[in-house]
Amino acid sequence: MLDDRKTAILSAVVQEYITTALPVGSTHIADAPGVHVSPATVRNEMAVLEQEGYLVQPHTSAGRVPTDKGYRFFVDHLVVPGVLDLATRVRVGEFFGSAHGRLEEMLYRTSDFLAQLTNYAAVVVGPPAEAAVVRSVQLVGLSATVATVVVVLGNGSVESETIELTPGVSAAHLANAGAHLAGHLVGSTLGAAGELMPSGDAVVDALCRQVLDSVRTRSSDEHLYIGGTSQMAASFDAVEIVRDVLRTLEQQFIVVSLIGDIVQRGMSVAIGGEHGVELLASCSLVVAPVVVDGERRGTVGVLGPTRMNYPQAMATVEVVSDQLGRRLEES
Amino acid sequence: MLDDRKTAILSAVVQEYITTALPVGSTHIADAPGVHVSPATVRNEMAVLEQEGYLVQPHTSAGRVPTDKGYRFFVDHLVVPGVLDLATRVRVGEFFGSAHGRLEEMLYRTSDFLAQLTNYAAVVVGPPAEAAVVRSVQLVGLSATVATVVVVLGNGSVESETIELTPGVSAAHLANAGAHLAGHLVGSTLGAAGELMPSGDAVVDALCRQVLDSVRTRSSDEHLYIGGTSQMAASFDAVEIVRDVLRTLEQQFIVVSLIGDIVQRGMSVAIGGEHGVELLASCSLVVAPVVVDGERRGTVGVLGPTRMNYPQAMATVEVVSDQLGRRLEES
DNA sequence: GTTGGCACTCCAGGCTACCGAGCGCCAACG
DNA sequence: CGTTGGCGCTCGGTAGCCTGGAGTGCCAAC
Repeated sequence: MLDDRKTAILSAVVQEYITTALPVGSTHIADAPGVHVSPATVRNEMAVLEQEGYLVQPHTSAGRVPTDKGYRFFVDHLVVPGVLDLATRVRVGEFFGSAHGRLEEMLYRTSDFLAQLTNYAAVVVGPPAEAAVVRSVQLVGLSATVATVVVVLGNGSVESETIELTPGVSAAHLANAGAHLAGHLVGSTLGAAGELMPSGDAVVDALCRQVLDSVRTRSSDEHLYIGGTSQMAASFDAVEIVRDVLRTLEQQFIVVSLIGDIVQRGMSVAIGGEHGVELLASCSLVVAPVVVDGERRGTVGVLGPTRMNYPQAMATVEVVSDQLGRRLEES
Repeated sequence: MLDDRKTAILSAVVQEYITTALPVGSTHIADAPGVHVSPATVRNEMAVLEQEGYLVQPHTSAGRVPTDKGYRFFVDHLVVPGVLDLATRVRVGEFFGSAHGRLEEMLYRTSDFLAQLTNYAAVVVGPPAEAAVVRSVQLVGLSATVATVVVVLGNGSVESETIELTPGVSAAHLANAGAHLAGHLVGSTLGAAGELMPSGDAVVDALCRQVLDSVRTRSSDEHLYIGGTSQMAASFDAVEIVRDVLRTLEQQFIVVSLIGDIVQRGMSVAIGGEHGVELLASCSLVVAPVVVDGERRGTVGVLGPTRMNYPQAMATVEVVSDQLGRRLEES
C-alpha cells in the first residue's frame, strides 16, 4: 500500500501535527526516525501522499495536515499497542481499588476519571439492565393512581419506574402483583424471563404485564455517563464547535447509538466524518467494550478532536475498560 | 439615590446593551422613553453614572457598559414583574401537563426545558430526600459482603445506596434489619425519624445503624440537574469562559452550595462577582425556590452571561418554579 | 439646567509592504 | 534512477499606516 518511507513520513506528520496543531512542513520531518532524507525528497513523497488522500494543504505552499484517511492509516498500521506509562497504570489501579458504592455513581466517576487521564471528554455506557440478574422486585403504591416499581439487580444497580395505575387497582392488588412478579423474575434476567404465569386474578395479571412492559422498555435503553466536558471545551478553540459537541452530548440517545454502532462494527476508533454525525465531524471517538464474564456489558470511550493523541487515548481507554470489567466481575 | 432621569438612562443603557452586546453611546438613548433630552445632556448624566459606579467605558471615548452594580440597580428597581408572553405560558403549561414518570427524569427534563425557554443553561436542584415521607425501605443482599438499601419516597424518588457488610451478617440478619428499619421509617421522614428502637439482636441493631447512617448521609445532599450547556456555550464567545463555566458545573457541590447560599440570603439574582465564585465572574444566576406545601423543596435557576435578559429570565424562572411546585404537590 | 458645537480620542477596517515558511520544479549528481 | 540542492514562486501572518466613524468632554450660548 504505502512503502516504508511514505509510511514513516505520514507517521511523522501525524505525530507532529498532534502535538503542535500546526501544518507540518517538509523540513520538520526530514530527519525524523525512519526518514532521514532531504527535505526535497520529503516534499516529493508528501505530494504523492496528498494525491492519495492522506494529507491536505490548508492552502498552496503551506505545510501538510493529515486527513481522516491519514489518521485512519495511522491508527490501523502505525499505533503500536504500547504499554501505558507506569504512573498512569498506578493511578488506574488506585482508582478502581477504592471505587465502591452504587453502580451509577461509580460509572459517573469513571467517566470523570478517564477524562482527567486523557484530557478529553469521556463517556461510559452502563451495562444494560436486561442482562443482569434480578435480585428483588418491589411495587410500592404512592397514591391511588401512581405506583413505583423498583428492581434491584445483581450488579448493584437499581432501576425504578413510575407507573400510572388504572382505576380499581387496590393496595392488595399491588401487593399480590409485586409478589407474583418477584416470584417470576428474581433469579433470572429481565431479558431472559419468559412469559408470565397467570395468577388467577385478571387485575393482578394486567398490572403485572403493565409493570413488566414498563420495566422492559426502560431496561433496554442504556445509561450514559459523560465526564470532562470542560476538557473538551479546552481542546477546541472555536466556540461553535464546542457548542455543537455539547448539543450532541445533550441528546444522549445519539451518543449511545453512535457508540453502539462503532462497537458493533468491531471498530475501536471512529475518526472525523467516519461516524456520520454531522455535528461531530471534527471529533474522533476512541471506544472499548467493557467485558464482564466474557460478554460485552457497556462501553467506555473518549471524545476528542480528530487530532487527538490516539496512542495514548487508545491505551488509556483499553486499560480503563479492562479494569472496569474486572471491577464489575467482582459483584 | 438616582433621580428619575438618571434612572431612565441607566435602564435604557442596560436594555440596549442586553440586546446588542455593544457599548451604548449617548445618541442611542437620547430619545428613549423617559429620557427625551439631547445627547449632550445624556452624556453629562452618563458621566455621573460612571463616577457612581453604575457604568464603565471599555476605553476613553467609547460608549458605556453597565457594571455589576448597574445591573443590580436594574434588577432591584427597574424590572417590572411583567407577565410572560402567552405563548411561553402555554408551553410551560403543556410541559408540566404532560410531565410524568420518575422524579429524577422529570427534574432533568425540566432543566432542559427551562434552558430552551431562556436560551441559557438551566439548573434544577431536586427536593432533599430527608424531607419526603418514606414509603418503603428494603435491604437486598447482593453477595456475602455487599448489600443494597433502597428507599422509596412519597414524592416518587428512589434513593439507593450500596453498603459493605461486616463479616458474620447473614441473610436472616439482613431480612430482620430490613423489616426493623421499615417499621421504624415508613410513614415518617428521614429527617424526622428519631432514635432506633433496639430489636433485641446486637448484629441487627449494628446493621440498622450502619444503613441508617449511610442513607442519612446521602439523603442530605441535594441532587443537581443541569440542562442547556450548549446554549450556555452559545452565549459566550470566548472559549476560555465556556471552559471555566463547564468546569464549575462539573463540580456539582459548588453549584449546589452556591445556589443554596443565594436562596438562603433571600436573593433571586446573583450578578457577576456577587456570588464570589471566581470562575463564574462573568455569569449571572437567576434562581427561584420551588415551594411545595408551603415549604421550600429545591430550586430552579438559569445561568447566563451578566448581560442576560433579566426580565425574561426572572419571569420564566418564576413561572417554571411555580408550576414545578404545583406539579410536585400532586404526588 | 440644557443644548449645539467643536476638538479630541480611540477602535475597526482596509490597504500596503514585507518577511518567512513552505512548495514545486528542475538540473545535477552519485 | 532515485536523491538532492537550488531557485523562483505563493501564500499567510504581522506590522504599519491611514481613514472614517462613533463617541466623549468641554465650553459657550441660550
